[in-house]
Amino acid sequence: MAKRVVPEAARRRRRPTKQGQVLTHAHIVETALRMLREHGPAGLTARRLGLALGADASTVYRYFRGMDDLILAIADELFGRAMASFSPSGDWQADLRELGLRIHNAYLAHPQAAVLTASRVTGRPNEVASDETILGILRGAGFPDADAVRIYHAFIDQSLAFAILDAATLALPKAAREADEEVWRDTYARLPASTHPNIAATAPLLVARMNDSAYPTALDLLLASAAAQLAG
Amino acid sequence: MAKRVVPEAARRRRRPTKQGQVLTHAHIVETALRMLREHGPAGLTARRLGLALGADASTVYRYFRGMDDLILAIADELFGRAMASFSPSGDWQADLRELGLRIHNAYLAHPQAAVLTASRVTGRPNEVASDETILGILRGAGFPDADAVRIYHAFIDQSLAFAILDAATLALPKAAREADEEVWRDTYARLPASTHPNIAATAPLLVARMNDSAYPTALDLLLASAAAQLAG
DNA sequence: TCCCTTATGCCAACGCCATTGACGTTGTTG
DNA sequence: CAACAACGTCAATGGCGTTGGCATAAGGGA
Repeated sequence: MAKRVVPEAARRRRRPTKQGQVLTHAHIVETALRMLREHGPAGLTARRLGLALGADASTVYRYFRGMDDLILAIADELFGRAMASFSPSGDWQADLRELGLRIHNAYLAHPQAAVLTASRVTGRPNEVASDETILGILRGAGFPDADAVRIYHAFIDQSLAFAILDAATLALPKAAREADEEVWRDTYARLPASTHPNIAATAPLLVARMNDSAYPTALDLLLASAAAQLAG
Repeated sequence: MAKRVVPEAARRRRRPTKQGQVLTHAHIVETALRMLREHGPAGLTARRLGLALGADASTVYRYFRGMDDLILAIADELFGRAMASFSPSGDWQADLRELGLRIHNAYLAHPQAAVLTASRVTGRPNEVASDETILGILRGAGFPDADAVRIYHAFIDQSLAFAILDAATLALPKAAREADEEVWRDTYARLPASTHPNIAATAPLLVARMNDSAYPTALDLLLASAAAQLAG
């Protein structure tokens, strides 16, 4: 099977699409993000992406090995946006907090992408750069290498997983959110207080879940705990 | 459109499949879980499920509205297993810890299901029962209702989200894990130490990510923080 | 300037998927 | 024993990702 996908750097020749568009990896990722925003995770398909690009669906395969490859590229793009123009201040807690919030925000801006990429490890440049930066911050803070790794895994990995999952659940399309909420209300409303004495407290829980991000709180908590490990 | 799906309670008549199987919701969910374990998330399709059941694919639609409905049923089944025969001891921190670990374990046993259900809210009986139980524990511990809700959202929701995500990432099929690891090693090995001075520390990070669950640590941390809120 | 190579876009097709409506059949109820 | 409704199956629909073959245009070499 001949390789159909050529790395970005080697590309020199470009032919415009029948509709005059000139394609690039970046343009395709951008378009895919727009489609995700407008039509949800299920709305991103090769055919529709081709249509949105003014190209044939199969053209996408000249740029990405397949839809999964594209999805990982999207994830890495968001990491890249989060890391863009970040420079450490020297205060490691503040720096890690800043990075966590940046990643959270990047995914909040594209929650549909969060749904697709949660629990994925891309190994792509921007994610690697993020790992590199965070490890550097931890080591710069005085953690021995082994501790830096342990703390990264125990706290930072979790924090980032939270951030992405939080975005996925918090910012679903409004229609779905309301549908979910309706399901919940119906379900809870039917339950007799005799068997479910705590049902009354769930209404504000629903509201909180729909509207408040718990991530910043958890981030601070995890960072404080990491700091305690350094002190101890 | 006539409703094709009848609630479990109303079912009375059963006809065996051409191959002699008698179907139930429980049996279908069980079979789906087995398929997930054996063939991964993408291996669970209506057709293959029908085949595994010794029935036509469309038969599944007599029991579930669609594949998504089935997936939510799977999620609720795992919640049910986690909550099975749980009874609070009266020590609220120990009880919440126990519940967190139970849910974590239930999803660890079916990581493929975790991949499918992460970031979903089912509103189904077992999940509702879990909410009910947890709220009861918090209120029983002396938290006013508003605090119970806030703590639930800030700590418990995150803990459970991470339990599921942790299962999803930690226990992927071995092949995929090794593939991922290989990708990572390749990626990192290529990076010059000049631009990535912390690369050396990533090898143990990979090992930790692949093998160690960070969830119990995070769970304790979140619970300790909740306890501090009660004291303060 | 012209040609040749090759990346690229397009077309058509494959096999898979979820889902549905119609139909026959079976178990249950009265 | 008759009528009904639930159930399983069949066949079909429209969509999906993906691929091989083909036409074509861009860029380099002469």
